[in-house]
Amino acid sequence: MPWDTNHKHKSRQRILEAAAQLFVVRGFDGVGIDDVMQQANMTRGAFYSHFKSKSELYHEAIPVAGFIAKEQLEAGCSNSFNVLKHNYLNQHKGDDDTQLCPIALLISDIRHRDPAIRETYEKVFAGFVEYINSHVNERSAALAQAATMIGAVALAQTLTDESLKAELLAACEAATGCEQD
Amino acid sequence: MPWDTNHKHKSRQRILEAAAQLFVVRGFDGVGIDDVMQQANMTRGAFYSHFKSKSELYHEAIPVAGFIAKEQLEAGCSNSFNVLKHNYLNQHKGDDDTQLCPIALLISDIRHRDPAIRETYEKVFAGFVEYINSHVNERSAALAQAATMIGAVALAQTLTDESLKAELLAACEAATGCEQD
DNA sequence: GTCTATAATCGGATAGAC
DNA sequence: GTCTATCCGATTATAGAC
Repeated sequence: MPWDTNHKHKSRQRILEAAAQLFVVRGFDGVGIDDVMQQANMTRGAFYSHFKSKSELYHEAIPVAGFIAKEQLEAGCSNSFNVLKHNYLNQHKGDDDTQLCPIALLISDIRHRDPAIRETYEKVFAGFVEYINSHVNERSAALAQAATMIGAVALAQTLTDESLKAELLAACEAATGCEQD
Repeated sequence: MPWDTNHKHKSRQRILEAAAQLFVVRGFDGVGIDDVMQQANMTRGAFYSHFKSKSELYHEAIPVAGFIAKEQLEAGCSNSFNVLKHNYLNQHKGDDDTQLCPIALLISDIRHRDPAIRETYEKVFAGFVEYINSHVNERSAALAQAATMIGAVALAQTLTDESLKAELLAACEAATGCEQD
């Protein structure tokens, strides 16, 4: 690969990773091109030689965010499914550079975006359900557990009362727990 | 009450109800003062004799939206708790003028707002949990059911695949079902 | 209290130099 | 490819007439 092509690819990747992190934390409207490019160590003008629009960036950032979140979740624990669920529910306690779950954090952001974006989000969600299903071996239970865990994480992000937050997460862990590993 | 005071009160109420509906459907950033005032049959200039800012309006609109949603939910069904849960999960199928649940639809919008707004949202959520708790009589189960139902409705709003949406809602209904009425 | 008109700002997107 | 500078539309908020 020629040097400048490689350079372009790396720049694009930096933009994408910055976007994945920022969009998940602040939502589509909370992030400007400036913010993303600053975090990627470039200026706004350079953005448009990599992406057509902010929408396109968001579209591509969602699976990147999903991939990074899954990687970090699996790195932080053993192979036990119950431990994994516990870590998922407590993801907000992780390091500052932890990539939170885009399914939960963008859940009411996605509805306002265009159909292509929604379909991409839907695929990430479907992968999440499949992952649970591979452990519980019952699709209906997997769907309900997915809703519970995603709902719990999304709600936890809204709550200011720490004891209520802890109570909610513990309740959801208990309600979805006790599969064999 | 003097006529003009009553008139002011009615105008304020119209603004509040328009805001409750629009914010829940489109989120904070998706709604302009213009949109709200147009739906309330006024123009933008009049807004600021009723509210200090868009943020203040949003703050006040959340409990209004919660109240209207609860009213409509209870009107549409018998006293059975299982029927109520079914109707909650299928609220998107209601009339066009149905007020959807602000807890579910604003779930990832709230995090970006100021603390006063988050606390108000939290109180509406706490009321939701209390309501469930009065039927299941076990707080941990009530919290988990709340997360499942809210998560399910929020997810359903994101999905474009109708069969996946139906499958998800049915799974969550089954998982939270079977309390005595 | 409600209107029209306007100020002020912010952010997405483009142009052109290097 | 990346930069600086700029355009442009949208939107919050205010001013002043009625």
